[in-house]
Amino acid sequence: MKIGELARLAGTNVETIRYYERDGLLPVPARSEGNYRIYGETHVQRLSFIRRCRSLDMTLDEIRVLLHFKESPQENCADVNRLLDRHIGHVAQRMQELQELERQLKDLRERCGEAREAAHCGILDGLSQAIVPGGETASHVQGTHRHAANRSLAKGNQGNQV
Amino acid sequence: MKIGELARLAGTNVETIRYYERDGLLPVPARSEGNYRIYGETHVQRLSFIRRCRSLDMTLDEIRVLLHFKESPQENCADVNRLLDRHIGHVAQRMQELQELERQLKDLRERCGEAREAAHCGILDGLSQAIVPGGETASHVQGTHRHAANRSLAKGNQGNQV
DNA sequence: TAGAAACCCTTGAGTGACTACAGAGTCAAG
DNA sequence: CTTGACTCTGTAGTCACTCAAGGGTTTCTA
Ligand SMILES: [Zn+2]
Ligand SMILES: [Zn+2]
Ligand SMILES: [Zn+2]
Ligand SMILES: [Zn+2]
Repeated sequence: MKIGELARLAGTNVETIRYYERDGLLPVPARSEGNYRIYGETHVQRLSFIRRCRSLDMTLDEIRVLLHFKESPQENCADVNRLLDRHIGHVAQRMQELQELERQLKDLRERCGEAREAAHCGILDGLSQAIVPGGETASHVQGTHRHAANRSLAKGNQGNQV
Repeated sequence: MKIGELARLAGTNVETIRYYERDGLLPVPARSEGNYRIYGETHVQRLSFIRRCRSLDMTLDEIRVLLHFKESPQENCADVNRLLDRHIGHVAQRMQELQELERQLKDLRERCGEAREAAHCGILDGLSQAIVPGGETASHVQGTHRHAANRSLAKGNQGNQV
């Protein structure tokens, strides 16, 4: 199959597939006479695995480790389990941060019940005061804004059935 | 004061200040004879405001809007309130996503109680199956991994008192 | 007063995980 | 034989910074 069909089957977009190839996550595929990439069932499996991991917010490096173990079935999976535990920790950590954020933001929001002159807006006032020195933890979980770039993951995962 | 002192006072690093200037968030400051940037109290205020907003995970574009209202005290602050409401929504949305993620990850984790051959690891198996087509929502809240780049925000905010 | 250390300058590249585009080539249907 | 859908490579852009090279300036100290 060509790249477009692989993309459809795995709920990915074509550029992402080429990106994964460049990045070493997908093996370099055979080429047709016309220089088109040619894929088989194994590629669908592997790409689907990657996308599933990505939908669980793993990094490509985390995924690389998992792929290694998929390809070395005789090795002990203790590292897989550890990786997952650590990643669950990453998610939990970020959730805590976001909870604290939500609390602060709601506090702030209450400072301006209804619209008035910006000069007396409780929100702007609140933002002008010192930060509560909340325990900043160093998780590797990212910020609060998902941009166009990331939305394709959600889009890609709709209606894919491997 | 010079850029280093501003950085100290606002809990930022120097490169970030120059970046904000390039990006139009901070006004172009006066220069000394030796071509050093010279700042005053207003810069400290403005930069602290920006950093406080960033610590609440707002985007620079969201912050630009807030800065506009800080500079137009006679305007009505309804947009400020709306912006904050929307941003609270961003955070809440991401928290829901992460809760769903955590659930899926914990399910997955239970599939491999203790280490064994990778060939029979319940986690790798689970990741090889179809995705639960969970309701993917299009928030703008980002992923699960915070990298070195972002950690400075936490670091920067420690012990700053404007 | 010399020289070292600390600070500052600009420019350009790198981060993660992609997306988007330009300009070209390939292929199947009508 | 043309149209249109698909594919190719290569490059640049996203966000909010961070880092480094290779210089200049200021300040402290011997
Ligand atoms: Zn992780
Ligand atoms: Zn208000
Ligand atoms: Zn927001
Ligand atoms: Zn296992």
